[in-house]
Amino acid sequence: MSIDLIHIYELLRNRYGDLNWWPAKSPYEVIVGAVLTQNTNWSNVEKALANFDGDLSPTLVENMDETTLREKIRPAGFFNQKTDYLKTITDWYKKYSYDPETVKKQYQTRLRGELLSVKGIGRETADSILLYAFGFPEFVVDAYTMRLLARFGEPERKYEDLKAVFQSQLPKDAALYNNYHACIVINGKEHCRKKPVCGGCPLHGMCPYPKGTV
DNA sequence: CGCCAGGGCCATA
DNA sequence: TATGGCCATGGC
Repeated sequence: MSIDLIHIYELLRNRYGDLNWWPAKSPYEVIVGAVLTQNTNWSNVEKALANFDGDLSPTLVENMDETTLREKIRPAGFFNQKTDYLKTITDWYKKYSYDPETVKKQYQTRLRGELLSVKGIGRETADSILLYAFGFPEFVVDAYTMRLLARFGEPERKYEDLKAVFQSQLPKDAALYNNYHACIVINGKEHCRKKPVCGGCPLHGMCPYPKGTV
């Protein structure tokens, strides 16, 4: 890895500041959002979340029949699988009495293994939950992260390898991981394929593809 | 109309 | 290990 990830973060933070992610009002809403946003535009997730009328709790989902749940999350797409996923991840959370403080007392490596064994929870979703719902220092890698490094000519890497690169260059700090990933996503939305010109992208001058071809 | 979005599962080789 | 098909809505 030839590029300086700390420098990249300084550029991003200088422009976007502290974004206070994840946009949710409880750890459980982070969990639900993390599942619903799998390969899905966040605006569609918002439509699904709005169908809960501000009352999205684990006990609600636990007791809701699958047909009702499916109709509520329909706008987020893939609603058949995601209904199943929400049921299984909620069942996982129940082992900790739906209590974030109880989860936070566990070992993060064991929690990560548990989450990855839950159907529907892959690496990115697991790390999103660990970092954004519970504050564990797990760097989240996603499609925007891959594209960002591709812009700098970095070779493609597998999820765990790329995550290890970030965590080896950065101090082990959940607040830092939190805002770094948030900045990558916001920057990616400004800079993505639909907006071929970088605009105010802070990385513009360093980008090897300034016309936004990535 | 076609492409894409803050993935993950599963079958196959 | 590593591809490829599949899942589904809504914005553009």
